[in-house]
Amino acid sequence: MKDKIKQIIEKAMAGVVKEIPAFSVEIPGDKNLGDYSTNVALVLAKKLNKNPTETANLIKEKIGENKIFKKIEVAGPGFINFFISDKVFTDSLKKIDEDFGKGKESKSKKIIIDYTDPNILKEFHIGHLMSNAVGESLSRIFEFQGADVKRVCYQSDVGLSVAKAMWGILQNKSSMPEDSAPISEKTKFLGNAYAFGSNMYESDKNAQKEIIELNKKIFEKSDKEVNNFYDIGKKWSLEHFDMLYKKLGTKFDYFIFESQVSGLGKKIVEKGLKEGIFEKGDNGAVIFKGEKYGLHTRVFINSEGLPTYEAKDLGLAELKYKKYAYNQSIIVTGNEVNEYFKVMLCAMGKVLPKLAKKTKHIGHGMLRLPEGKMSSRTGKVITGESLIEKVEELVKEKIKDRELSEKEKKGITESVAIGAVRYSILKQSIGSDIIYDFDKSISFEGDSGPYLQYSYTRAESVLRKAKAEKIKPSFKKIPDKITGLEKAIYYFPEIVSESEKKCEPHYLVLYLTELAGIFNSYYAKNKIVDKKDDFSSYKIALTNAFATIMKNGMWLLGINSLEKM
RNA sequence: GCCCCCAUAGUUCAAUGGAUAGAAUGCAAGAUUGCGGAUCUUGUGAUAGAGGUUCGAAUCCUCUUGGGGGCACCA
Repeated sequence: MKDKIKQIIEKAMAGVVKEIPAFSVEIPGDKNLGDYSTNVALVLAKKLNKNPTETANLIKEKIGENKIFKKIEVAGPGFINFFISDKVFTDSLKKIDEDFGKGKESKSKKIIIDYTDPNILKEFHIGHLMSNAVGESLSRIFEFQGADVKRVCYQSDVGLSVAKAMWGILQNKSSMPEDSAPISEKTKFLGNAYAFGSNMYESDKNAQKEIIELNKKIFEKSDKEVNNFYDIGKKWSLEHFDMLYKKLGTKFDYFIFESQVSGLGKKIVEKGLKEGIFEKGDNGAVIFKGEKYGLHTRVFINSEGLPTYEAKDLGLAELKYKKYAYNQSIIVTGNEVNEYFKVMLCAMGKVLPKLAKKTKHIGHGMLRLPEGKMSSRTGKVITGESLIEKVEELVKEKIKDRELSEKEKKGITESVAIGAVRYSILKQSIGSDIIYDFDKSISFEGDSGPYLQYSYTRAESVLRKAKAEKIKPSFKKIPDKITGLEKAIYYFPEIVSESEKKCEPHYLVLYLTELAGIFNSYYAKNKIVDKKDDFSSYKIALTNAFATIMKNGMWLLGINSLEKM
């Protein structure tokens, strides 16, 4: 509808002014101001140096009558507000099916998106959970708009932190669990090994030296014993991650390891060194002087001759393109590496200019705890699972007296817990930090994942009752006056499109929360299933439309919709 | 020291330079003869400070204060 209104305005003004400067059509926050609103008169009046209200009235006059508008008003400093006729809303309701809101705007787009990215031999911590929530939701939104999306998980399997963990493993190999031990036990062992290695690296010079040597051995695969333990550790890590991805509902198309791209990256940097893009630094390291571009210097190949993360990222871009000729590459990470990515992308712009143009980095906020920054090094870390488990405990407590089978309870507990966590991550704009308060995240009051799930479940329950009473949904008999619910439902496709354009799932979260509230309010004021009511069929059809939108909307956020909870 | 990001009700978050700054939670009061009370209704309360640009600033610019992140061989 936004585009349609824009066209109507442009058409109406075609013979009147030469050119209309860029203007916007919006859904106003205050619904009393209309269903859509535009600032075109303000923009135009400024350009022509005219009175905004007079300009607005002129435009209104030029638009004239149009059956899609119930009313057009000029208000405030010169806004033009459009009130859409009820028929537009009710006609749209009739078309709602499970494909409602799916766009075609991105049909030709081939997007590769890189997220989650845990490091083997280290915990899957809450930061990875955040990256997963953001990346998965964006992937689903892109797909919903018609794009062809490939999901990539880029995992570190070499480098200093892996060496630290490996050193820890080798030091504690006598207490290593059997391969047949539960995944949780093996994961715990790996976590402890990393914390130990990391602490010793900081505090013990001898250990530090050994770890640096070990790093080289791992990279070169030159030591049989090391290789053996490395393979076991890697296998355990991946088993563990697989289990988590299943639970989270993410299916990656490509798993790429750092070791696969280090050679490629090194070659790219060496080529760039010859071309003068990179320089030799103090100890023979190959560096990129970011200062030339208002950034800072970073090392791409260290003095040991090993490629750093920077070089590997260049190799990664090329490998991804080989696997899938994308026209857009999105990388989701924590925002602590924002400046790193600026430098890396700047260097990429020189050495792989075509790919750099297609690459976009999205830095999500950090998760902070009241007591300070978490760190896997000090062991003060909340792992992804421990967070989900903690929430699951509370859900379990809440539904323990419900008449549900144990199997149903288990499924509900998991879906509600993951929904609660996902919602609290996605409800705010991507870049800002989340102050994680356990009590609030697991409180299901107000805006929360469970609130969305509950509203949907309630609607489903109503629909079940309607079926039992044999009242069929129908839009044949439509009431004279429509409510906010019909309008709210109508906006869904535009909100999804907005979320996609801005790469911001939180628009969708806010919308769904509002929609659920409007439905709950409607539910409180109307008896939906009522044989004596002529409009019952309409109300049931409306409830059905609401349920369809909620289901699709929640899916886009990675939140499961439940028949019962 | 240099660079980047941020500062909005008690709290957690919204608001392409636009209209009376929205929600949720908290607190206070109320609602179930009717389909799930994990609900609904009403009230309460905020742009860190000082300048500037603009018809119009939470938003843009400058300074101040207070937080967070980064700054050569970690990722």
